Amino acid sequence: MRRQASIMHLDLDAFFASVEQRDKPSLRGKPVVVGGVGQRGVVATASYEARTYGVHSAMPMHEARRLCPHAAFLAGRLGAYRAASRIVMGILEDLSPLVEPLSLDEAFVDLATAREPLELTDQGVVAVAERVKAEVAERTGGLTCSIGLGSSKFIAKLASEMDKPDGIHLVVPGTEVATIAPLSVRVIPGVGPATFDRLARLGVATVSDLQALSEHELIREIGRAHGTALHALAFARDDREVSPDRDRKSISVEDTFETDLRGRPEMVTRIDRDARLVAQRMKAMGVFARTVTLKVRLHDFTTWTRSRTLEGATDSAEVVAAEATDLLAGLQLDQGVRLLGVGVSGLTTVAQDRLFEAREDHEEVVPGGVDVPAGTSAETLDRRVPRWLPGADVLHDEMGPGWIWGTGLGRVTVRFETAETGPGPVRTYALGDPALHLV
DNA sequence: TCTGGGGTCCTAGGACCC
DNA sequence: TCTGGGGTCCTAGGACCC
Repeated sequence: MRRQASIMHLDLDAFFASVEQRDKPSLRGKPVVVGGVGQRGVVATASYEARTYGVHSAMPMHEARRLCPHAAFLAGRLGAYRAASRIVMGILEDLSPLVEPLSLDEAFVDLATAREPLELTDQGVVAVAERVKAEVAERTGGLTCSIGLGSSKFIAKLASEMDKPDGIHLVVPGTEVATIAPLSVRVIPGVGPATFDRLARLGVATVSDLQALSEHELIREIGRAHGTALHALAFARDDREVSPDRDRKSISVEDTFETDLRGRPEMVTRIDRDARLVAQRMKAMGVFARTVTLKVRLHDFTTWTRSRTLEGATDSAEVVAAEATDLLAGLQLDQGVRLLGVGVSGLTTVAQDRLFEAREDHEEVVPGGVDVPAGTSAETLDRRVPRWLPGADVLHDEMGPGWIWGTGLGRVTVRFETAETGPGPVRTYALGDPALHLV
């Protein structure tokens, strides 16, 4: 544990929804829900206005519609989120070389390694946070964020949740244990629903309850790694470093279908497509993989994974697809399949199977591949095929830029406005109108 | 009309080797 | 022809995070 609050955690407030409200003036101050707009979609981000109706992330979309039917339900625009994220990460990187993005909207910064020496006093770090917030707002067109400051990652992250949205919170060094003691054990990273239940059965509800357990007891109850980590965090002991570039361990693509798949041929088609997307990303990153994993979710939500490790590493879509298809062959799928996924792991930067492969790469390598930090929920929204989904950007030959308000009955309704215009007019067109283009 | 998609890390058992 | 540990690799599943 450091003696100064030299770790900063930044969290953009209701990120996806805020970007939408920035670019769609008619939605400012209104409930906005970004997520999967299909039958089986879930909420990625809800604006604070929508949260007052009980809408929150990971909630099934149909439930969000029930709770807040008048909200705007948007499919999301990954490109816009990525652009805003890049600006924010750039601001942080100007501050310190040690920036660890956790997703598009979150990052740790080590202020002790700042490029310009900083005054790491309580007032000093708060002043830095104020500067960062001002710069984020200015350079992103008004996005707000919450900043936490503390002596470790755990404490800094906790701090950022304590004054949200649009806040700065410092946990004064020396007060960490007193700060966390009365809180629920759920605030400790790594305590999810399952661990929470197990701890509850031991009579543990708060962090101070947890402190009363010996490390030995904890390990016996929840396992070696988890027990050791939790015992340390209960006393705010956390010496994890801010680490900017962590190597990616796996790449995967998966899809939940609007209706369950029943025919094997169609499943194989989906696997081929997913394998191609995985191979594209491998090629863009210059990596090869030794292990191929197939993921299958059945109608009743039973989830299976089947994996196979190859002799040598590959980046070939055909090889990945063939292995995944082979793994599918051994499964009982009569009840129907709601999800299929293809993943690779055991990544290396050298190919080992190339000598043995028939060397014909008739795959198109897509230039400028994806570059999304690990763990982001944004991939959900990325299929890189422009589609007429609610929220998508369009351009009309006469009306100029706008966004899709809704589609149906062969028509598309567009609102013409941008971040700069203020609320704009609504027009409806036939789908396929030559004057209207997806951007 | 329940329950996304992209990740990370851990555990446990079996195979295999020394 | 009984019984060792220790280590590594692989597979499957589960918890957790954003």
